[in-house]
Amino acid sequence: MATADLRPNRRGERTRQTLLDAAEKLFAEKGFYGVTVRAIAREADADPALVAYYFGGKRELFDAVLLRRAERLNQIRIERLEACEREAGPEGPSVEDIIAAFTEPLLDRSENGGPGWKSYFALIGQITNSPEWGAAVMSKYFDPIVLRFMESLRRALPDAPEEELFWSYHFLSGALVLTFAETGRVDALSKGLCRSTDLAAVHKRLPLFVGAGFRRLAAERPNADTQDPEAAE
Amino acid sequence: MATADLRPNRRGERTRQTLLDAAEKLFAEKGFYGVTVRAIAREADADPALVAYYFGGKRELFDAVLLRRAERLNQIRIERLEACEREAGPEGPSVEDIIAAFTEPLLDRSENGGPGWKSYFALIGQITNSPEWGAAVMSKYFDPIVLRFMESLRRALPDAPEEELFWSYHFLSGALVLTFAETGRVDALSKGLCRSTDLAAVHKRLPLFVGAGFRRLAAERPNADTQDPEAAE
DNA sequence: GTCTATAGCTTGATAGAC
DNA sequence: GTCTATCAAGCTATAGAC
Repeated sequence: MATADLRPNRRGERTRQTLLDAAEKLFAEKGFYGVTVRAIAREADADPALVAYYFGGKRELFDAVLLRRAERLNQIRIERLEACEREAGPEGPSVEDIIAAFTEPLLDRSENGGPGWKSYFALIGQITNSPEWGAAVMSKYFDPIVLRFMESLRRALPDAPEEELFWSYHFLSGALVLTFAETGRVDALSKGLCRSTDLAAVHKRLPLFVGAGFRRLAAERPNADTQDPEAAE
Repeated sequence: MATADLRPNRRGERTRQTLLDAAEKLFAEKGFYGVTVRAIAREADADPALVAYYFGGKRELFDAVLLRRAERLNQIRIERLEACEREAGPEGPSVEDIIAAFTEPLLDRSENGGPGWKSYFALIGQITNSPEWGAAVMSKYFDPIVLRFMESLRRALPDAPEEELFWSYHFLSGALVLTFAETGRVDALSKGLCRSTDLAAVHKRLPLFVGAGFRRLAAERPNADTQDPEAAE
């Protein structure tokens, strides 16, 4: 099969990317079903028929949007994680260091990568919490990197039961993807004191917050749930 | 204006509730745009025209779905929070107690309230992370109860800077609503060791995890960000 | 590679019979 | 209260001109 010509100034490749950009933006705002092929084409200043030409259909365009940045992102993240481990002393990086290595590339791309990355993460935030796409899509693109990260955490918390690590990651994941969504909820709630666009604020706090949570759950005895369950609740 | 007759066996009220149930289930699965009025009517075994008759239109039906349980839920939550404060010693409830009082009614309704409640929370999970509805809808229904909860936390952590409390709540909120979504992601990631339907597991861990996070951020000096920002990151 | 034109459905909403 | 019938609009997808 012929290799695709990805030179961005090739006429077709440019159009293809423009469609991806438009789709990324609109899917992030209103989800898969909230956007029409026509709206995407209008946003991209292209013809609706080109969606079929380049991607096959709407669903395939959606997949292409997700795939485009996932590869680059996972590459950045694995490098960041390895650097973190390399720079740590012989006892390895701390929980907080590992979490920062996990979240920082995402928050950094969202903040400094331009509007495309911002939309991409907002889309990830929606998909993660969707019963329809949540498990399949996220596992497909991100399970390998997450498991790599879990390995590192296992070394930093050698006494932590496995389940506690997975539940801790679950909580981390929820906190992180709500941040991506940048809905403005925290702005309204705090009457402007906190702004959901202020990713630097999250970057400063999330590793500390989540690190403390990991440590707390890691301190649980493995069989704590076999002890007499108290009446309360 | 005439008061609505809400006796559930009145012919019309029964139909209305059936439509709400069907809409709740389908909206939770595929979001607002992923569901058609016809699909809802089919699920409810009712006529599509009745959506307009009872609610005015699709959007109003969506709002009615959200409103229906929000009122009862907030009532349960305020009672639970007040009980928690009443039962605490003179120094007031701990952070963990307050967080348990905040999350327990939700996890309890999702687990023991039947499929309607389960769908409701899954829908909340999606809406929370949606740029389109996230701020407006959630603030409308839940800001008062959250602010009441924040008040209690402020007493438990008197030295905590306000921003730290709001960001901590943001992280809690993210962890909680991802739990509601029950996407099965943690099941795949942990190869079955953890199940996203196991809300008891979350109920046991979330207050500890989040409590530790609150305490960690509360310990930050208010002006920690005015100190020399290190080169790294 | 891009566009026009259009096929073939489905959509949300409503008018009006019962 | 419920249903049938139907509307205008919008949908995805595609065949084929350029």
